[in-house]
Amino acid sequence: MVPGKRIPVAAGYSAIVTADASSTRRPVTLSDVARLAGVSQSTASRVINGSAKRVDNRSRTLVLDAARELGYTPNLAAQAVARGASRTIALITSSVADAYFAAMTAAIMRAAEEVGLRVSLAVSDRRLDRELELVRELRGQQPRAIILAGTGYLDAPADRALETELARYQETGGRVVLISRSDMPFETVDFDNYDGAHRLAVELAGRGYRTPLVLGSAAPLRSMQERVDGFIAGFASAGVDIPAERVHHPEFSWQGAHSLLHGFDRDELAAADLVFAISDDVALGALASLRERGIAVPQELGVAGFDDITTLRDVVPKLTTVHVPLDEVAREAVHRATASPNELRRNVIPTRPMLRESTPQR
Amino acid sequence: MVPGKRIPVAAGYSAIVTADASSTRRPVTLSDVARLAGVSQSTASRVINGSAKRVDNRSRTLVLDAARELGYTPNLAAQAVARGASRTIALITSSVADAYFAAMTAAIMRAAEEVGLRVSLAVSDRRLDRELELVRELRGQQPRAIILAGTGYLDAPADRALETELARYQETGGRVVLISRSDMPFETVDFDNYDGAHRLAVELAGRGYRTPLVLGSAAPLRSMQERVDGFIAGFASAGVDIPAERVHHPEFSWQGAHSLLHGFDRDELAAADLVFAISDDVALGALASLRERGIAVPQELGVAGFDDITTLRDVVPKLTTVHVPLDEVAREAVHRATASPNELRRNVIPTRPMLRESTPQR
DNA sequence: TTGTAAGCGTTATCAA
DNA sequence: TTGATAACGCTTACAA
Repeated sequence: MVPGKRIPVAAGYSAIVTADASSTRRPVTLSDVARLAGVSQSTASRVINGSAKRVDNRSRTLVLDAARELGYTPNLAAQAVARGASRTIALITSSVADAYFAAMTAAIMRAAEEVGLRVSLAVSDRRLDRELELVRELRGQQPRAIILAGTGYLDAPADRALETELARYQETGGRVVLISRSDMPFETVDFDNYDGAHRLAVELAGRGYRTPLVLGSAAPLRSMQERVDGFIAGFASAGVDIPAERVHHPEFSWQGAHSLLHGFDRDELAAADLVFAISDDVALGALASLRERGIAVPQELGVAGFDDITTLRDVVPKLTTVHVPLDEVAREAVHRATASPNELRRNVIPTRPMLRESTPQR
Repeated sequence: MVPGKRIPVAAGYSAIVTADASSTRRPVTLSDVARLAGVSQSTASRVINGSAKRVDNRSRTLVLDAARELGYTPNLAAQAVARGASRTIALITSSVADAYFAAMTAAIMRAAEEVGLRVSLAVSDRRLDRELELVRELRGQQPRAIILAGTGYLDAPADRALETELARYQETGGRVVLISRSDMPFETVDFDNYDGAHRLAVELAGRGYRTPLVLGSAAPLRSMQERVDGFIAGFASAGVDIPAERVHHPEFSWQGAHSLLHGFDRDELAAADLVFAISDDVALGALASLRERGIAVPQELGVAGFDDITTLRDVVPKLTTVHVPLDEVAREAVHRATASPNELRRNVIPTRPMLRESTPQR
């Protein structure tokens, strides 16, 4: 006899063969509760998970007591099967170790909790194939919605497959919400990458900066390209042209910026008066490199980033950046994920430049 | 007729009344696949999710093709119900915004992915009642295991309830794994808080420090108390006594340390030559405060933390700390969560002091 | 190797 | 207000 194997038993119930008498009890089910309470399973169901309160007070107490006594927890999977829907939203994010995405994840979990939804989290590690895999997998959990908080690529071969998969999911009643990526035709919560970078650039030009070095991303991420474009346009609007050779595209990470700057010779750096990076993480990599090379920030070179991650509170000098209101973004995303289709709007959440010590008046 | 309402239809199948012809299709089910492939549902099941490969190649291709054509995804909830178990492990963590816990979460997700398990994440925000609530809720997902990576309290009233709930879960075949908290009688993955702090203290004493200020935690967290104890014992073993009045217990956070240090008068600080905090986060809060008050680190005062979070790469001066090998911890935790009960061991994962710029030779 | 049929723990319909 | 009973989508004996 295999332990754990179910064997039929007299009354239509079943029992479990345990390897060790005390070790594996069968989980308490709703019918156990009903039996103990002396009511039908339907009544028990109504009391415990039912929306309608069309149930007698006497039975209600009976059931509740029984449930408490047995330590009953509803089997969510069974509920999902029976109801044909779960109270879960699936979140696909690029990373959790990274400060920006960790904050985003936290914000979304908070927002979801507020409306009584669970979040099932999956991390794509910025790999497109993995993203597709995850959507397939998550679809199996029948979530109410799938939120993609990754970074959308400008053009990517795998995206067609991803799009089809998401479209299919949507056809069966699911909702798809994209955060900061409009590479696919779904609900999108966007914040103004372009405008934030633009305004930052205008402010910096106003502070006297004239020869910025721009650090973009080797990976063709749409939102990141917008930041680069906005920044360049901002300087242009102040009459300062940023030549293409001063725009670089290191690998999109702390490391990427760090190595890139290590490769520059002093003259190259001396010719610049500012480093603008498309994210704080990248900016910090650049800053570290400058520090290691003995280049004084902000005296010799200003540095600015984008995102306004919490980590900045521990960095000297205080980094100039563009603030992204993640809580607002998250709340909006969760709202879109749950709102009825007709009350949808397409607003862009504003960001705002935060001028700090790392870019003093020149 | 209510849209989405199921109505019985001729052949024993059912159809959906859609609000708008194209909008809501019924999700593709295994029986759809079977029908298209012209085989029975059991054969389809065997092909797609079956362990045994006792199925003809012809049927196999038929089923696979049908599945692809329809874009079938197995309904995980239904699978879980039918199998009586899911391929999920539930992780309850204190936070995700925090660098330490974000890294821990990332590590656990990675480790789980390696063994083909999904992670269902829940955040307790360090609230004990919330922890209990989450265990109840997660239990409903019938996860293979529940991992608690929070910070265990030394003595807490709610813990009895939590313990009962977890015990119940375990009785029904689940596994409970605690990380860095031995406040309850379950599998525990521990790292040597005491020893790491002890060794750090010995090293620092060797570097000439004599009058350390210790920042513990107002919340009575076991692992944190171990760090304090280890540190004090380490200094004691080097012949240096740390009087109780130099051991403080601010709120366990960056903010807590920051405010505490702001409250000290200069003499109090001048009397010390080192600040040891039980976590890097706390240490950074202290560091920020010192910086704001114009006290030079490490010239006037050394600073040391614990955890070795990634953020430290961006902090000047490089912070002395104790390295916690999270990947190892995570892998061990996931292993315990999945291993068969008899191959369990109870080892403590070593940590090691990292002496850096913030605590130079005195 | 395949299909039939009986489960899994719920919810929802319908008649009482 | 209640209880049978039929779903929900899937797995798994057991028999063919």
